[in-house]
Amino acid sequence: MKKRVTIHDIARIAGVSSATVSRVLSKSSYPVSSELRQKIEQLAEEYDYIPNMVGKQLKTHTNTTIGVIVPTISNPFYSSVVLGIEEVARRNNYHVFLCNSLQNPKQEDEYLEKLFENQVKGVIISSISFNRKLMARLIKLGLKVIAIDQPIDLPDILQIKFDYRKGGYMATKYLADQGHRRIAYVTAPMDRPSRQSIFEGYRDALLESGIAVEDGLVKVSEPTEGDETRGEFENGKLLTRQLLELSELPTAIFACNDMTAFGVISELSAHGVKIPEHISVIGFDNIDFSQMIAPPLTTINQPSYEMGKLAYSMLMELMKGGQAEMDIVLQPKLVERSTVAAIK
Amino acid sequence: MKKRVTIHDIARIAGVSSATVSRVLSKSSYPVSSELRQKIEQLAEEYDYIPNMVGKQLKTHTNTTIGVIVPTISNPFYSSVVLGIEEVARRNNYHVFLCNSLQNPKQEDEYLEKLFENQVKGVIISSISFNRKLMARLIKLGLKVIAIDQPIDLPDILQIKFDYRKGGYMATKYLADQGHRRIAYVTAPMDRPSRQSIFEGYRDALLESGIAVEDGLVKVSEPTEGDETRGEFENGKLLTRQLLELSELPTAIFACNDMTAFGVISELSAHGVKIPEHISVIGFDNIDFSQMIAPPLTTINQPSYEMGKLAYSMLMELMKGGQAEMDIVLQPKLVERSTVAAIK
DNA sequence: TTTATGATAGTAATCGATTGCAGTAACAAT
DNA sequence: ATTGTTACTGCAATCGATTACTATCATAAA
Repeated sequence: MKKRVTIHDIARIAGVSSATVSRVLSKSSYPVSSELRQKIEQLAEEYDYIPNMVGKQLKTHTNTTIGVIVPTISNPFYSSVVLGIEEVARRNNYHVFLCNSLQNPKQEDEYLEKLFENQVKGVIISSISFNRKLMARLIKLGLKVIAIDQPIDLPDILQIKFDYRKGGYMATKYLADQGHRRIAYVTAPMDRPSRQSIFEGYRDALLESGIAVEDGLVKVSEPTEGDETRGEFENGKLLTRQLLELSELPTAIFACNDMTAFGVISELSAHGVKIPEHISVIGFDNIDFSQMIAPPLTTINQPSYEMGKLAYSMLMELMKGGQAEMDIVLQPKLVERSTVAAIK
Repeated sequence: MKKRVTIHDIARIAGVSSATVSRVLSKSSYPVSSELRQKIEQLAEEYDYIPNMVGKQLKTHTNTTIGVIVPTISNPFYSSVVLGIEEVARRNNYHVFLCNSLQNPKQEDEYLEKLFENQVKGVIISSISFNRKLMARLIKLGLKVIAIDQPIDLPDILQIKFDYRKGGYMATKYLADQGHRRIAYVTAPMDRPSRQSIFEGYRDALLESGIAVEDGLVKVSEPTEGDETRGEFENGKLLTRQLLELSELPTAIFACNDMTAFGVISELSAHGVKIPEHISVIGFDNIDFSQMIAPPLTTINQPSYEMGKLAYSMLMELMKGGQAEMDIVLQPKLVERSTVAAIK
């Protein structure tokens, strides 16, 4: 582990002051004779000089890193969001510090604090159960925060929301319009606001279509530990099994997200139920995989990649001190594919 | 943007020197009277003191960050690797700096250099086409590197390999043992060593089973731009379409990875071909999704999560100056599910 | 009583880079 | 000849923390 070459080493070798070297190598507009400039550049090259950003950061209080905290990138929805953020960040010479909270509130706090200690000035977070006190404290200390997907009701946090309720409404209404009357709703635990909203949309649509909400058709899973993505799939299977025990089967199943819908489809197939001939299925999220299964899943689109890009832009705006005082609500869109059939 | 509280502020308020504050707050074993200790801790709490790691890092030349460069986390294989790395890193109070190279060599170089500038001491990388010169230079300067998945033939780089050839062999042999004689191989461009190896395994198995390698049954796609994950799915579809035009159809299709296999299945289904009754399909990777589709995919397991955990451990070993002079080769395993049927 | 010892606390240098301020030399303007 | 201006270049402080070294004082050992 040899000592790295510093600006002082180059200065010494070139017989100039480190100030001059800094001026050349940091490409400042400060005038330096082209003679010295060339000499220094050559020496830097020759001696494999690579600047130490830590020194620079300490002095200038600037950095080009933002933090991103999501439940888990094993969920394609979030990995798509992260990719969107990174794409724009890269173009602006920014870096992403990625953190998977794994639905663990303590983990979330730890990451948040670590990021702050490392002088990160801005964070994009999809927070399940945030720590009000910590968050408020960091914000008071100057941290800029964009909340995506899951709302955080604290001042000075910008939100990128998604109209889950309308999404739930659209999916359900679509099924009703296709003639379905017995529409089941299969969902992960409703501890998150987003899931609560989807359910409300479901209810709205049923009511509007003159269909009573039947408790037996609404299946809610227990909270699970560990890998959320895998858990949702399993939950879809489990709840579908319960549904299949009903004396009168539903003709359509609405799942709270695509992953759960995959579970539903998997279980139905295993029981020989044809989709969509016997039972229709609709999902939520429109992750990439939803078009890769057979038959391709009809679902509600949530623009994850765009959400990521937007979040980055808003964060930059905030960090530049801009008055980005507006929350944004993204709109759902129905993506018709092949898992929903009309009822004659 | 108020100025943050520093160790000196606390020292001034407490009427002690910053040295003492540092000793208390960094929990060093240096003795400080419990009286002062308590006072300082209380003050730190009261004034919301949060240490500045940049200062610490500059002085101590230590940090707790490692870099991870993968093609893209939208590929579940890599997101699983990353999750594995992060899991162990977290337990050791380390952080992950994530970079998606998006199969772009220039991007890869930029990230590598940025990481080094930020004083990252260790990197785990799955490199498509690495820059020999840059990599060698950084290693000479003390960077520790673990290559996963894709080999890098440079000294001082530790490798975690996977026996792709054996995997390709196992998949093909399995099909042959089930009575298949017309076994197609569908693959992304063979520019990566890994893919080349799988093909060799395919060939080995055919030869061993007394089956001639038929050019018409080996379909190789063109290199694609952009989102690799999505591209592989589309390639699977495209190549399958070509296969279906053959006068004599294959009875089994072996895809170079699960994503491609999904494309194969999707296209077959669209043409009304039943899986596995008409045509058997086998994948490669065993990503989580492979068990979530209907019917669940028979495939070759590549232990991505473990690979991540292992990579982290080896990197730490290297960084501690340990003599982890051994490359590791992970072994494939056949995962039997429902997309392969025996031929009578 | 004197000296050795240990517990505490402070001084000041240091990490690598930036930058305000000052100094110098050359040349132009008066 | 004097002053002003421009173009460089260097000095030294600074960012926030750590730490080797020194200083002080109380207590124990001789």
